[in-house]
Amino acid sequence: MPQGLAIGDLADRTGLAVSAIRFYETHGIVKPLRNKGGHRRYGRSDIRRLSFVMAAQALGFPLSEIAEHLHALPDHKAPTKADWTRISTQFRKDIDARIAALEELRDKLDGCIGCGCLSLKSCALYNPADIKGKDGKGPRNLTRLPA
Amino acid sequence: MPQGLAIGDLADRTGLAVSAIRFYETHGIVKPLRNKGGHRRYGRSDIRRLSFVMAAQALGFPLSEIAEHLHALPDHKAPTKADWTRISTQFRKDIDARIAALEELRDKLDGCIGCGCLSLKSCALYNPADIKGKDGKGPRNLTRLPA
DNA sequence: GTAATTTCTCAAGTTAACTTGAGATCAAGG
DNA sequence: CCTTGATCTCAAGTTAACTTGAGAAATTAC
Repeated sequence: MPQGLAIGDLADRTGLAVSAIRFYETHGIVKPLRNKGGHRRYGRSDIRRLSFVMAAQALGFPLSEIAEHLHALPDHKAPTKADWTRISTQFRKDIDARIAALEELRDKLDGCIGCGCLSLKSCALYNPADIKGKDGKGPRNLTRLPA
Repeated sequence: MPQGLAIGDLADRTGLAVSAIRFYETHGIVKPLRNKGGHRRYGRSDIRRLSFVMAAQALGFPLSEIAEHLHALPDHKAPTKADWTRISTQFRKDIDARIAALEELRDKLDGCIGCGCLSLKSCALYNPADIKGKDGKGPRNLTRLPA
């Protein structure tokens, strides 16, 4: 009766690559224990952790932020219902904000379709202030909508 | 009376870096003409082109797809109202799809908050099939929600 | 007409998020 | 017990989207 899941099992359960799971570990997203031989052993709750990561990534959140969210969960004990509820609630807020931003853009675009983008002054797409996205070096992560 | 905008002017107008605009050129997003001295000269419509790029990027679309959209516009002639309307309309569809995907995820998450993620079988976050995102080498661009 | 900007090209560096490969060890089935 | 498959570590490669730097030529400003 092996203690916990092997990394390959976790990969199968989540659909992630084994290499990705190890990579996430270097970013503090999962913190598996080790067995006698040095192999990683995961708890069942890690499946949910990684599923959460995948969902958040699909929304465009960077790993660093996801990791922060997850810091609210206990490392090796199974998280309580309250733990997950707290995180899920915050996540929901982020989703709502994102939906709101998209709807705003959509509404502006509606005006744009009407005008055919020919009246520059009033065109939403023309106004760069609406889409600020410079705040770091390297590739700007524009996947996150302006708050 | 200089013919067209210099790259620096375009940078000022759009808020993009000069280097970024040159980079976009290598990806076929803008195709400036050259003056006697070999300097790039842009048309006014390139402001809108680039603004469109920024908006689409904020939504998480990869440059390659944005470039494809823009191929529907004429290279050196000012686009007609019909040209832009076609693109804007398509863009709007993409936004709607994205909003729908987010709303679906939000609804699932609502159920998840209720259950505290403790009943694995029925938890939306637990079901990896909901979030498929493997289709290439290199970093998986998970910024795009599943269609 | 000269100094200060801008722009040009091209190569190389950067960040995020992983993957791939090499060489070695651990684990599990027959 | 032995072989096959899973893991381990660590370094290096990959993609997207840009930025930075170097050296040179074109523009603009005074």
